[in-house]
Amino acid sequence: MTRGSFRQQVLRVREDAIVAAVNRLLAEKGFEAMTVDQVAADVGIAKASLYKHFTSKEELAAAAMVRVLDHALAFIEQRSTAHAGATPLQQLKAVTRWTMEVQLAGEMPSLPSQSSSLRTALLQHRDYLDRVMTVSDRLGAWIVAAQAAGEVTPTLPPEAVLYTLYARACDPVLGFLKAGGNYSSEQIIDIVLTTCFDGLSARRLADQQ
Amino acid sequence: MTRGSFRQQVLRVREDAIVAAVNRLLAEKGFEAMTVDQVAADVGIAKASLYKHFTSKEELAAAAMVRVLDHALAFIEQRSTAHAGATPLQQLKAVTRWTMEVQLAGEMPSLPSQSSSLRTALLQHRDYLDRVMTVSDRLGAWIVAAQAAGEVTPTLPPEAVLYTLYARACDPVLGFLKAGGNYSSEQIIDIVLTTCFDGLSARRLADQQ
DNA sequence: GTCTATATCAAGATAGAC
DNA sequence: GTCTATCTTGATATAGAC
Repeated sequence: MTRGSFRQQVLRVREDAIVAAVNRLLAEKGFEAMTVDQVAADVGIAKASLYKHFTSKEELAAAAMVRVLDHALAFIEQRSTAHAGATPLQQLKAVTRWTMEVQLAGEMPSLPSQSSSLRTALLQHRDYLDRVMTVSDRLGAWIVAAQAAGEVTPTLPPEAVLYTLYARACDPVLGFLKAGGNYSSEQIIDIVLTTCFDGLSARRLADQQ
Repeated sequence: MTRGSFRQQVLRVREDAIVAAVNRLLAEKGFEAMTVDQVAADVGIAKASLYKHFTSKEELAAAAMVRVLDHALAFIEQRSTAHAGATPLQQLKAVTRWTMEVQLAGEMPSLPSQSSSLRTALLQHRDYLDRVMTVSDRLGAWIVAAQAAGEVTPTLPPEAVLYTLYARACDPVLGFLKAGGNYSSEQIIDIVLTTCFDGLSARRLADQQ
């Protein structure tokens, strides 16, 4: 296991701290509202030092996205092995639940879905695109399998299902319900998970699994 | 019908043009990315003139929100009278479909759901809060009625249903599917409406209305 | 109320010493 | 690589003439 010299390890740890701070700030305020000064202050180093590690604010955000996507991929891997017997639908629900837990924990970076400087930067970021495609492939396989098994509505385009699950990671409903203060995090997740997979319309008892 | 002097009507028309431009820019780029210079250029007046009508960028956004909420309220009123025979669930679906149509038409202003200068400004904006509460009351009545009639899952908190419907107005899935280019606007709306009310999990034939 | 011109400031990014 | 100090830009908001 090659982990470089001691000096490199120190740098690695520092960069991890930076990305963790970026991750939290992105989750709390979003990309536009987050300032590089805040990141530097949060890590406890000078702003100029930040720019020795990351060349731009967009690079910072991209690193945070790579981090969370790696975590997602690790979760997917773990489900694939430790819960190999689960149905595809159960796997999809598990991943969706995980993303909601991350969001409620204040650790899900939220990016503007609309066009901005960040969007164009991310579309040229190989590490980021690579992770997005990998995660999408894994989820896509579960989606197709779930539809083949009759667990997920087969008439829905798989990409629509994929986008819908991605959207749950930044669903504002979670924050609204949390702000309301009437429900615990677990209850909130159960509620949103139910609306996502079972819909708002009432189902008959026989259909509730 | 008191509509003021001719001079006041001219001003009114100009302000309508301003708000319409703000509305479109907010839908296209969001609040942070929209600049007051763009608004002024779009309307064809000087930036300083804008500030004679609206005292801040936040006021501009609030005016756009009031506008779209008034449109929503008009739609709700029209459904209540012209389609008085519809079930509550049908009414909720109709309103949700309308919000999606507005978004796909590029006329739904999108605001940051997270804390920002805008959020605090909106929470002190009487006209805006008034509209939000009115719309929420109307939708809330339909939600409760739909649950009582067994059309909407009765175990869901009504506020969760309300938030879920509000969230559809800014659902990024619509934009993703449109960017994919594989589906028409009508198909996209049908897809998202289905996932919203019927969920991702497969339903039995008897449950599909 | 409309304009041109300008004040003001926040924030991304960099210079240069150590 | 880290720091302090500075540059630069873009954007909100305003001054003041007409």
